[in-house]
Amino acid sequence: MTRTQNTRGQGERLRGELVDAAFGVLDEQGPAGVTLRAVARAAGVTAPAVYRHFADLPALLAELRRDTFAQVIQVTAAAEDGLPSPAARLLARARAYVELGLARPARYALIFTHVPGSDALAGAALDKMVELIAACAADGSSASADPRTDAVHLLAALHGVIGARLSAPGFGWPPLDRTVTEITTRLTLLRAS
Amino acid sequence: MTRTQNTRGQGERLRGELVDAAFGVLDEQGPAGVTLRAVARAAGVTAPAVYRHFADLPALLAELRRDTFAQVIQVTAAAEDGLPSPAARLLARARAYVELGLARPARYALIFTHVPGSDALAGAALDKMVELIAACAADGSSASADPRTDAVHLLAALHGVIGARLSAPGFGWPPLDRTVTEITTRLTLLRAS
DNA sequence: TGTACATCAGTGAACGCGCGTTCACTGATGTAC
DNA sequence: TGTACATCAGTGAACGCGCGTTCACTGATGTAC
Repeated sequence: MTRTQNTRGQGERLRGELVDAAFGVLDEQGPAGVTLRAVARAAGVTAPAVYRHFADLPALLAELRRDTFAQVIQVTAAAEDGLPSPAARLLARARAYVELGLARPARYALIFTHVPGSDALAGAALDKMVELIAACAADGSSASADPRTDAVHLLAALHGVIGARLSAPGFGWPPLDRTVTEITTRLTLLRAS
Repeated sequence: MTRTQNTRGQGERLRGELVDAAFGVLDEQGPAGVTLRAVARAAGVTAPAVYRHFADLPALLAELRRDTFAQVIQVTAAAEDGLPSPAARLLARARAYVELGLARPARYALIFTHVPGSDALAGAALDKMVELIAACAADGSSASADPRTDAVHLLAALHGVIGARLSAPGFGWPPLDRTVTEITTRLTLLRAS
């Protein structure tokens, strides 16, 4: 826990360290473990030092939420990269979304603790899905007549898959890939092709 | 807050009052608000009095969880009562489940905080769904080839609908009835009939 | 019928804990003259 | 080139709070003789 104080002008560095430390605490202790003191402790700093960079604990949590949202956007976008058909991209995106939620449960749960400002990001994630389903409808791989509603239902369902699996890890779940493929295929009316 | 002490032999009455008070706190303050002291306060009793009836706070929470589970079982069973076809019963059950979750968010969330013992009850809820889907497959109203997997997917998806709606109440959700009907129909391969 | 006693259903005070937040401070580093 | 000073990045002690839990107790009620 020896930490040399940042030299003048480098004060902003602690901000990043606090965010990293907070993510560490979040992943290990869950959302309830993310207290101001715990974060300061994990960053190797005393509690009042946090106030230099964040107005209070909610402000820090809001930053974690925004960062996580950005990660989700980025990872799901990367997952569909290079895939030829919209149907393949849709399935890849759905899989990436669920896998991310299962891999980082606490972060995933955090972004669903509602806060103004993340709405815009959530909307962006939804829009991507809508576009893909519309593209599938256009090229005949989906029979969707209402891509937006189907996308909303799909995202809600995938959200449920993540939540259910996390809350009952011991249950004999079907293979994840089958679950995601089947739910996505059926809710967006993908054709067997 | 005047409360006359129960007379001898009536000590068990406080137990029920504590459970009622705890549900009240749960509904009003959310799961995090359910502290031993808050429950005692709501019941008009001092904190140590709780220990006469519950070993500790987790024991009280476990009771709330079991009670809530029983309510879910009972309400969803009642919803399908008197309906003729298995398809109608399936849809009614799905609707009742989602409506219950939305009406009592904190209780609903509580039963998904995993605890040994509620597994059996969860299994019972699932089995009912499996039976209904199998019945639909048998009478030709569903094309399901694997009722158990379809039931798991359906429950997970409905769970997601509840969670998503609760975490973003301001979003422009499609009408609830449409959502439930469409998700249920598609995931269990119900025919238009 | 009266009285001593046991039991029951709680109370009230106290404990140690971690929390968010405040305040005055310290010590290193850059800057002005 | 030297020195006084301002600033920056944090520290350390303290606060009041609600929490779970413990302990000795109190006062009403039933029971035994």
